[in-house]
Amino acid sequence: MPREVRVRFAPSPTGLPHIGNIRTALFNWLFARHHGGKFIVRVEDTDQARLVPGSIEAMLDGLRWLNIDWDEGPEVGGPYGPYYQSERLQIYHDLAGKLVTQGNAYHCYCSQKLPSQDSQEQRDRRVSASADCKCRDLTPGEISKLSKGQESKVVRFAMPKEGITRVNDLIRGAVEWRNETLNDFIIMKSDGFPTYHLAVVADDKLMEISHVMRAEEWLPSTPRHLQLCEALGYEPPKYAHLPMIMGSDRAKLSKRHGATAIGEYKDNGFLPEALTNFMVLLGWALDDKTDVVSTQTVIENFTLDRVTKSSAIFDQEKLLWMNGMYIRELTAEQLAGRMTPFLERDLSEDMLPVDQEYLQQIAPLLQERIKSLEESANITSYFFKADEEFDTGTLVQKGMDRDSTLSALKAALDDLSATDDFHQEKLEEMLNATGERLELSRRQFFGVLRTAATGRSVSPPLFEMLEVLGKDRIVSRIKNAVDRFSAAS
RNA sequence: GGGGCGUUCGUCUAGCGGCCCAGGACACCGCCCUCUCAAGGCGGAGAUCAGGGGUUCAAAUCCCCUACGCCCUACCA
Repeated sequence: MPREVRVRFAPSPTGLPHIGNIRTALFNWLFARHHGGKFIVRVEDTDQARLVPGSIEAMLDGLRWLNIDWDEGPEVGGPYGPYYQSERLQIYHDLAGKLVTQGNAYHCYCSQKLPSQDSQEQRDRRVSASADCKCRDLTPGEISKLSKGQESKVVRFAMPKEGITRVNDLIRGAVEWRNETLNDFIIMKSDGFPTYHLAVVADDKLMEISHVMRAEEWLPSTPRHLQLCEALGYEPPKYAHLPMIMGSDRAKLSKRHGATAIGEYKDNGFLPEALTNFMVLLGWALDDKTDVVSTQTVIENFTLDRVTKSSAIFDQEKLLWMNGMYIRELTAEQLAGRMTPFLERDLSEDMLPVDQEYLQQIAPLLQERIKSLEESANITSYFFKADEEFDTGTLVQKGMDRDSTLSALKAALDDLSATDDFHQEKLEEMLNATGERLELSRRQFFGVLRTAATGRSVSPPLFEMLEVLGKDRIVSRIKNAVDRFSAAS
């Protein structure tokens, strides 16, 4: 009988949640939901030096924003807790002791060498610092001399010197390493904390994790984990190494490639459902033609045999396109709601607060014209306040002169002042006739009005817009345009 | 230096021996629609399937070699 699927996302609180980490979380979550299993969040805070306060909260916020819920972990607890490794130190300590007793690990008395302290030669040759360690073969006499009665807290795992370690990766297939190429890595640090390797193996076992799905960069450390399992008598979990996400230059995605933190995408006006859909496509595909796909459909079809092996470049352009697709699927009410925080953030004081009913009328006019919520304020500002500064010279359309422009404005002003029916069909009917009478093309006449009403040469279709703006705003804006244009010489 | 993984249009990908002188999507170009801008529709350009050897009647698909890229090689994860 197959075990229950239990997968985990194991972030370390060392900085802002990176898009690559989030994608890993997403794939784990999709896998769990597909199999009706459990998705667990476990905090790997074993590096006290690099701990960044607030990063776990940011990570959890990111998951919540994307609607990725976890069954066990921070805030929700669970039967396998605690879910912070810093609260599980005794477990690792005991395990390390057991390994030493069994002869699978040994205390190390070498002085600590940071990468930056490596000699030039070492950096050039890229020789592992651990290769120099001779503590494995220390005699009891040498140990007591080195330890000065104080046993070192640093413990290294004693890698078998011969043999092969194999893994059958669910995405990559069979992979194997000659044990002689593997070094004696550290499992307990001098501060009493375990390294990732020990903690991850211990907790994956204790939390009964069935599948370890993580980024490909972890593949090289898999034989260490397998050997650790072997020494501890654990049956290892299944492994699946996901392709990595790269920047446009094919290097590991980093800050200089643009936004990498999940929070930035939220602030930049992306819809969580669009980001999710986009991330899913980075390494997974439903078929040969589907791009826009609901999370529900992905869950139903999410299998590892459809996960790509090669790394993917994060294409901001396609993400933007997808965001536009999702924006267009929103109802007017939903879009208005999503835009509101951005308007409150970016609109000037005097345009706030935003009237929701009015905004819901505006929203449909912009829906297919924005690709990101970030554009909200810029594209709607004239609905809230007239631009009285625009260059009146732009009122004059191609093939027109000052006089024809001025008379066009006056004619429209007469028409619009005289009617109270601002339904777009009526307005179009009326102004069409007036335009013809003035012998202006629709492009010319409507262009003048567009500019007078918005101060811009680009806007949603004129009549839909005029209906939403309403008589008061329109009449006053055209009057203003006439005045300013007349005054200008 | 060592170890490992990867390689299909610029990018994301479909493809798991014949349906492929390779399909879809983004971006790009053109046309249509049209009051501007979009959206949408239609069409185009774009991949000697990294290169070379095999296996096979038949290979993008299987095997081997090479090249290139990436990852790991910390008392970081």
